[in-house]
Amino acid sequence: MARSRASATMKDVARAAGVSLKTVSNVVNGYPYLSPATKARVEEAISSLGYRVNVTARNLRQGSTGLIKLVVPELRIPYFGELADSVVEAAGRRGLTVLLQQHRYDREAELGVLRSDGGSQVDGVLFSPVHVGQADAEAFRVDFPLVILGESIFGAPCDHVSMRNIEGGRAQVEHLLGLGRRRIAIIGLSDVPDVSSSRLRHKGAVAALEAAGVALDPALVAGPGPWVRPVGARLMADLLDSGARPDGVVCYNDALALGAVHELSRRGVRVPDDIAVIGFDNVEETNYSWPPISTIDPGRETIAAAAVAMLVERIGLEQSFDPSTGPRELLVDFRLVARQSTLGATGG
Amino acid sequence: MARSRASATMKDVARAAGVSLKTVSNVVNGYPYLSPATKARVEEAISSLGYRVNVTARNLRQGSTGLIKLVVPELRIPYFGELADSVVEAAGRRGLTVLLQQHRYDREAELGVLRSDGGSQVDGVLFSPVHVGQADAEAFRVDFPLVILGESIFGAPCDHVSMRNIEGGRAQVEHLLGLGRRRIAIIGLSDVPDVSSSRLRHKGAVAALEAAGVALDPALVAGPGPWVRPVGARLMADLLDSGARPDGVVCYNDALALGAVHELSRRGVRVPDDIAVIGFDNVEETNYSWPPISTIDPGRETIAAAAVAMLVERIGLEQSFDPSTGPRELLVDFRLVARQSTLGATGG
DNA sequence: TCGGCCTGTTATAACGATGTATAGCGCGGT
DNA sequence: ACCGCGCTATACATCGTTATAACAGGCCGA
Repeated sequence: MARSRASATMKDVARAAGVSLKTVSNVVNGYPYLSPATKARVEEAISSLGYRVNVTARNLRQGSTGLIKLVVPELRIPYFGELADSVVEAAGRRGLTVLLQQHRYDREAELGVLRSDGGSQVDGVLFSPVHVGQADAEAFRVDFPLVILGESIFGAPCDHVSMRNIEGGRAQVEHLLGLGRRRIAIIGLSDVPDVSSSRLRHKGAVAALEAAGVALDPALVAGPGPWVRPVGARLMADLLDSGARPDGVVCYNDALALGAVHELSRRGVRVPDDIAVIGFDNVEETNYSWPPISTIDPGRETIAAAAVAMLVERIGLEQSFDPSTGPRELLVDFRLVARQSTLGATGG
Repeated sequence: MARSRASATMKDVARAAGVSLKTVSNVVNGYPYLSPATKARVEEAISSLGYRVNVTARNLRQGSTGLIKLVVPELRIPYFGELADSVVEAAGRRGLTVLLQQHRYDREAELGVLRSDGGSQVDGVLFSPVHVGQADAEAFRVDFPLVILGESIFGAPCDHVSMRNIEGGRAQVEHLLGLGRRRIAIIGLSDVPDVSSSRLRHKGAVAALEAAGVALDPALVAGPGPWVRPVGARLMADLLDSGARPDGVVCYNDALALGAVHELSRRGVRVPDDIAVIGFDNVEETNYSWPPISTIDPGRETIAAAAVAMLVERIGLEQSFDPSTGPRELLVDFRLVARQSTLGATGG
């Protein structure tokens, strides 16, 4: 009680219990060969001194911290909030704690993650890049355990977990085509080649249009900008103002779709009667939007759990894993969730 | 290059540069009295060995970690995603990193935070409790720096940052009354006394009704359950199914309001023509909902920045702060944001 | 010329835990 | 009796850093 902030150490406990330092350590760590009497005496001393192990010292000695870092664009984006939720959950199940960093779409900040001291304060890193991509593949050759989350970087020298972006984009378009839509607009095509989610989803979308013999009108493709609601609203507005009259809109993520639907509602355009809209990510918000928005469910929980599992293997916490294993890629299956923004009232 | 995972230590650098250990430390930490020649030699050795300081060892020696823990219910709730975003941002500005924990409304998990080793792996804790409240005030007497976020616990033995919940609840009701609504329903009244946000907002709401001489119909008060969208939808449905015909609904947070508006839209009830709805928190989603939802903006960024600032003071990073200062309470000002869910088309 | 101050560098002791090696004890088998 | 083994507890080294004290040399003023 005397020292308020500076808590007791094992040494203090040892002295109080009249045993050696190591015996206290043994009690704390559940070492089996302890006489009940000693154990009781030490536990008594521990609780009377309010002792708690110093995790930092333990970490130093053991060479690991039990911490992993999650780097995302920003948590206020619903998808990343939900993803962080799942990652924290999955990490917790394995006894790991998550430390957070945001890069806010800043390329330098993203590169900094790869150059960082990543390995010294944390055991490994989960990274959702946006502007660092294919062209920077070599930058992903780092000397700490790293798993890329969400982006597909071919030939990257590290593990990554992603989803079938091409097939997802194709499914979006096929869904609209299947409902008889032909003048299909696209929102979310990036103007820089690094943003692989955008490129891949677009690749699938274009393929689906071609396969159906439907021409993609360049005037119906709306472009660059971060994938957030206001951008979705603005791009939708620009399309309509330019005189375009699509009957279906494919948005490469849900935030864009939510912005687009908002803009359509604001103008009194009926969804889906006049224009059907489909998003991508299946954030909870799409289900409570009005109308509820059709979307691609990428299996967020599965992605998070798989990424944490891969990272745990790389960190070396799984004896069964061969550390010389080369970079792995895991593509998680998706699912199309059809709601009223494409199906209409019959679907709700 | 020989040792891939096990990185070089200061000792290795010292040997390579032909200087003492402490000199390397001095270079790393920018100690001024160093000959340029020595400094250059050490820096050369550092980069050729790819040396990076071991933050854990530094932390042990210095007795602090540069880490703070943020405990929230769950990140997939938009408000907490946005709050975490702001906290990470504010912490980053002060050189602190945020570590995340979720309690998922589990009372035991919440109490665990207060009993935890909070102080040993992190320098301090920011905590958003839900089910630990007034009755547990003494449990907040912990021996590590702690700032309560969002809840008001009177006489709590630790700092807290909150908003004027009573005045906020009053403002919600006054806004609806001012628009001529009289049959006002309430969604989000907790059935347990611990959830102070609910109690306080309700207190303000009741006061506003009384001041206006409007009776609160008990049949129009919908209750318990976590403050998430599906609960808002269900409570709204229950109200309507019970035959209640309110002309205005006060929701004690935005998730409830979003669920309620969703349910109303689903049933074809016009918002606000038939029923006006107002929420609380001003999450971005309310602005992109259709119709956009009126709400109370609690000043999330301000709250986050203030909480981090208070915590930094408690941790002792500010020399100007007197550590014997008693528990402090900071109430951040709010702002009513009127949108179409109460104003109608004229507001949009 | 001497004591004191500044500069540049070092040896050594912490920080608080865990791993290794080992010592004492009692016990059963030969 | 003696050896060897299992149980209990210990002393000491160690993880990689930073703080402290001290040292040698040069320069200053008295």
